[in-house]
Order: sequence, then structure tokens, then C-alpha cells
Amino acid sequence: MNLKELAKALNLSFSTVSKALRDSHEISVATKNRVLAKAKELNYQVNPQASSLRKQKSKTIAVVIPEVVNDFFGPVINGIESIAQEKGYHVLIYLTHEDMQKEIAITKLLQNGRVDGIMMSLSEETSDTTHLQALRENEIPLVFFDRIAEDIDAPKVTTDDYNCGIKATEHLIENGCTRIAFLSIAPNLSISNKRMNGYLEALKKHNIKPDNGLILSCTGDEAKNKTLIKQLFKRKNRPDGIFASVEKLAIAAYEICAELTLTIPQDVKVICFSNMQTAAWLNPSLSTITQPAYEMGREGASILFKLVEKKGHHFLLENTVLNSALVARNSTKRS
Amino acid sequence: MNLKELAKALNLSFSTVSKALRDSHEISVATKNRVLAKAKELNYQVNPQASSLRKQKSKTIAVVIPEVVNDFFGPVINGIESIAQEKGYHVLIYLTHEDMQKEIAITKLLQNGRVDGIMMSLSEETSDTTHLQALRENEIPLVFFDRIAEDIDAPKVTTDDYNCGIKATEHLIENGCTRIAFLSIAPNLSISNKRMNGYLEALKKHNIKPDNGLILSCTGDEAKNKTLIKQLFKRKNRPDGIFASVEKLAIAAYEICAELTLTIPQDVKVICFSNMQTAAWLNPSLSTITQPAYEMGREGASILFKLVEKKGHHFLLENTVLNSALVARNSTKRS
DNA sequence: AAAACCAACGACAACGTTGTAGCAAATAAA
DNA sequence: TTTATTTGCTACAACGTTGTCGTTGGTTTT
Repeated sequence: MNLKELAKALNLSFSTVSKALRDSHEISVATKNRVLAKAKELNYQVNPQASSLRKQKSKTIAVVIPEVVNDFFGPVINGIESIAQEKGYHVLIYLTHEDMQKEIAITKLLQNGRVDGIMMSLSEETSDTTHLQALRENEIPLVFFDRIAEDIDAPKVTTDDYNCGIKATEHLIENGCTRIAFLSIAPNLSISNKRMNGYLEALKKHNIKPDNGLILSCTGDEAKNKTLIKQLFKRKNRPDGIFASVEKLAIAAYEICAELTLTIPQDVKVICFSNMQTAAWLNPSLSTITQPAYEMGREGASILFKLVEKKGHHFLLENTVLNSALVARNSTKRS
Repeated sequence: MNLKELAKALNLSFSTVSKALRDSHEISVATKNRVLAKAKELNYQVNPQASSLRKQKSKTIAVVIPEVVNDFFGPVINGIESIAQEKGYHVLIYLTHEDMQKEIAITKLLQNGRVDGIMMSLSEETSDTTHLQALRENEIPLVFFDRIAEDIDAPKVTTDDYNCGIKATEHLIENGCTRIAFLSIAPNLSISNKRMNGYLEALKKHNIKPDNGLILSCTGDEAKNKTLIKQLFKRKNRPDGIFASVEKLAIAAYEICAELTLTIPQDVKVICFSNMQTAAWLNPSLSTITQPAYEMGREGASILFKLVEKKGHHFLLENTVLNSALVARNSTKRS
């Protein structure tokens, strides 16, 4: 069922029908109603690719993220989708699986009008950003969230990672920790660095000498991470506090503590960035820095649609910073 | 950068260029190489909507699911995306938020060639299926997974819900439970009924009289659910076992037990369908029936692409059933 | 050497829309 | 009454591809 057939059924030219459907002032009310009724009767729907081709707009955005099985990215998609649905846009999902090559391949797919805009959070691996620069050169509206590329000229939605790095570290200090380890991930990621800088700042503020042996550079390899953490716990001056920059490292720490029969929070206190819904039900319940993931999605999508809808507003380079919240639970409780 | 410009740069007709790019036998190897080189140099990418319009294929599939912040649907998307990426397809995500009206609106969007196929899991609310019938009539390849529509003629990928209903119930019985409550959700859903039938069958097998007061019809309203569960625990013959058909009801049970100072598993044992990654770290660790979510996504997508790629194979109405696994943990431990 | 054939390319008509330009008839202004 | 203007509709040319059908020259067959 296309315009031509619909027009034939109505004995009208297909341009008249097209205009009637889009409520053009050139068409009489009587004809419009006739067309609308027939369109409904025959269940006519415009062909999206024909329309997109003609209008040079796809009414689609892409969301490029590392993974979807994740308590942070899940709600973000939710937020993006809620705005997209309001605006009548469609949402394509692309997963990089933390692989820069995949990220590059995906950005290539998005260069030729498939989408009107892109929301993106970088993979852990991404060190080089020429593929992102290419997107900017093609003038495709682009908004980064959380894991941003600082050198790319695009709006960014982040959380107050530096401050939260401070807050989390101070929370451990206030609860009696003196040898606080920082479990870092992906040195390329801006969030990782900001969180670590907050950690270092807090130590400085409280006159604790930073110890490079307490800063672990973890990777995507979980087994390796566990070995590193185990080594950390076995060194002479075992840490009494763990600040994990991501959830999975905190869970790894839980596992290692169980293995080594260390008790949380008596022997070690643990805090991490996490949006886990069941943090309160862990054993022990996990103290977290929780990011406003849903709001980040909505905020980012709102900015993206501003860019998409009135192009040329490149001055709209707003960097939005939302606040995360520290939720203290038993894993950091003073004994 | 389009074909016309590329052709001009090469001093060739654009049909020649088009054929060269698609490796047609009509074009000499020398020309092909020249075209390929120039295309790379000028970073030419085919316009997807023009190509789709011409070929009447969108190279895109839709995934329609209730929600994305979910340890089941997350891995499913992962599985689907992995197959889609292999096949060079794009993935559109649509969330129904368990709302039948949204589900209907979404299916309408998918009627006119936007996608070549659909993977779908129904919303809790979906009782009527005429909107799904419409998809079938439009001959859009459609595969259901997990929450299927039994009366729609389409391939379905499910898990052995009935058997697992039996297994979970027997697990509770074996650990000493005699008054087992079933926390059901959404009576419209096939999975809910199958799980409950398994529960009833297990009771029968072990000569336990089913008690309607122990079967709770929960809904999307969390506060209401909690009230129901609280009432359940306050009745004269308090249940000593809880079989929750979904994870969130198990967590609600955990909360109510904490409120009423009931201890799991001493006072009540709890088991539920769940793909939570941290089930082992809950307090107490949660016994679960875990579905092979990622595999379901891959399996479903594989079937979908068979349908998409050779249309007319409607005999391909395979109903695939994958097995879930019962993982016993402390929440059902015999005291 | 004429007939048949093939290899390599170009012209062109779709695919289904949309917006601009055109064209009658009806209405308003001169 | 003639000339503008408006109203309501149609014709048509894009948008960027792709596949069919021609059209060349050159090579092989008989």
C-alpha cells in the first residue's frame, strides 16, 4: 500500500494525497478528510526510506555504547528512548564490546545519513579519536555521555566524577581507613582519571601519602584483575579500604575477600561507583556512588535533538554535569 | 559524497561505478580497482535509504521488549546484536514499558518496510493480539522469545518454564517446605502460566494440596505487591517457601522479610527465576532458575535471519526450547 | 569474410516520497 | 468588464541507488 495505490483508490493525483496527509493548506478540508479516512481504511503508512531519501532526514538516532548488560547503560538507554519516543524518533543500538576496532567500524556505518544524530560513550580501549573527528567533519550531530572524548568538539554529559572521587575517598577515611587502594580501569577513559584525581586529592587533603602500590590498573581481563587484587591483599601493608572505580572490580574484591577469609567491613571497607539495583541486598550491602543514569540519558538526548532539529547551532557546546550520590551502606561501616 | 560525484571524479557513468562497487562481472578488474581506490580515497559510503528503497530491504531488524534495565533482556539484546553484527544488519530497539498501547503503537511503526524482521517479547499487559496478527498479515518475519503469543503463527524461542516450575517447587519441597507460595505476575503471560502449572504439578506429585491463598497475582505496581506479600506472611499458616516467578518479586520478599524480622532461609526459603549476576552475593545468596538469555537472543536471531533471507519458508515454524538451570544457593538451604 | 558472440561500459527506468512550479476555475479588485 | 488574486488541484523533477536493456568495439566461429 503506497501513495500511488491510495491515490488511485481515491481518484486523486498522488501529490494531492501526499499533501493531504501532511495537512497542507493547499488542500481543501473536505478532500483532506476523505484522504485521511481512506488512508486509515487501507492502513496506509508512509514508506520511511522513501521519505527519508527525499527529506534527507532519517528520524533515527544511534546509541553507541560498550555494553548493554550493565546497570548504568541500561537506564541511560531508557532515558534516551523516552525522549526519542516523545519526538517520534527511532533508536539504533550499537555495542562496541569495549573494542576500539568495533567502535571505528560502527562510526563508519553512521557516516552516510543512516542517522540524524549519535549518542556515544567510548569503549575502554579507545585511545585514538580520529574516527570521532571524522564524524564531526561530516557534521553529524554528536553528544557524548559519561565516557567522553575530551578533545572532540561536541556536547558532553557527565557526572561530577572528580568530586565523587574525593567524596568516596573521604568517606573511607572518615570511617577509619588509612591505606586506601584505588582499583582503576582503562587509563584511556576520562572518567577513570577524574575519579583517580579525586582520590589523590582527598589523600592529599588528609595528609595521606599516596602509594603507587595501592593503585591498581585493571583491565578487561577478569582473571588478571583478580590476581592483581589478590596480590594487593597479600602485600605486607594490606589495604584497609578499597575504592573501586567500577562495580565489577568491587565484586571481584568481594570474591577475593571470601577466598582469603577477610571480612568486609571489619578487615577491609569497600566502596565503588555502581548503579546496581540490589546493592542494598549484597552481603554485606555495598556502599556506592550512584550516577543519575536515566537523567543522563534524557539530558543527553535533549541536547542531541536540539542539535538535530536546528542545525548550525554549533555554539550549543554545553557541557552538562549532573551530580552522583554517595549511598553509605554496610561495606564501609566503621567497626 | 554520492555515486554521481564519485563517477564524475572517475570519468565513468554512475551505473558503471555502482556495478564496480558491487563487484559485478560486467566490469573489468582494472576499472573495479580504480573505482574501489577512488571510493576509499573520497570516503564514499552508499546511502542506506536510497539503497533500501531500491532493493526493498532495510538491512535492519527491530527488537521489541518490555524493558532494557533487566538482567534477562540485556543479555538477549547482546545475543541478537552479535548475530546482527555478523550478518551486517542494524538493530532498532523499542521499549513497551509493559504497556500494551505502546506495543500496539510500535507494531504500527514497523508495518511499512522500516525493518526486515522483528524479534519480540510481549508486555505483561498484552491480552489482545490483533496488532500482532497484523504483522503476520503484512508478512513481516517475526520471532517471539520468552514471552510469546501462543496464538500467533510465528517461530518461538522459549525455555522449559513448565519443567523449571516443577524443579523449583520440588527443590523447595526437598528442603523441607510444605506451605509454598507462588508469586505470579501478569496472568496474560504464557511464561507465568507455564511456571505456575509446573508449581501445581509438583505439589500434586508430592501430595500437597494447592491452596489458592498461597498463589499471589502480582502486578506492575510494586507497592501493591509488597502489601500483598506482607499480608501473605501475616496469615495464620505463614508460608515456609516462596517461589517467585520473577526476580523483582523475590527482592520484594527479601524486603518484607527484613521488615517482619523473618530470616531467610530459616523461617522462609526463597527461589526465583532470575539472571542477576550478583545473586551469589546477596544476603542470603539467592537460589535461582537462570535462563540462557544470551543463547536465546542468538538462537532467535538466527531463526529470524533464516526467515528474512529466504522468504516464503513459512514452514520454518520451529519452536525452540532451551533449558534453564537451577542454581541452589543459601536462600533455600535446609536449616 | 560474414555471422555470431562476448566483454566492458552507458542510458534509463524504477523504488515511494516531497516540494516546487504550473494550471485551471472561481473569486476579488480595478 | 477586464485584470489580479486566490483556491484547489495536478505534473514533474528531484533524493541516491540498482538492475535491465542497449550499445559499442573486439574476438571467435564457420
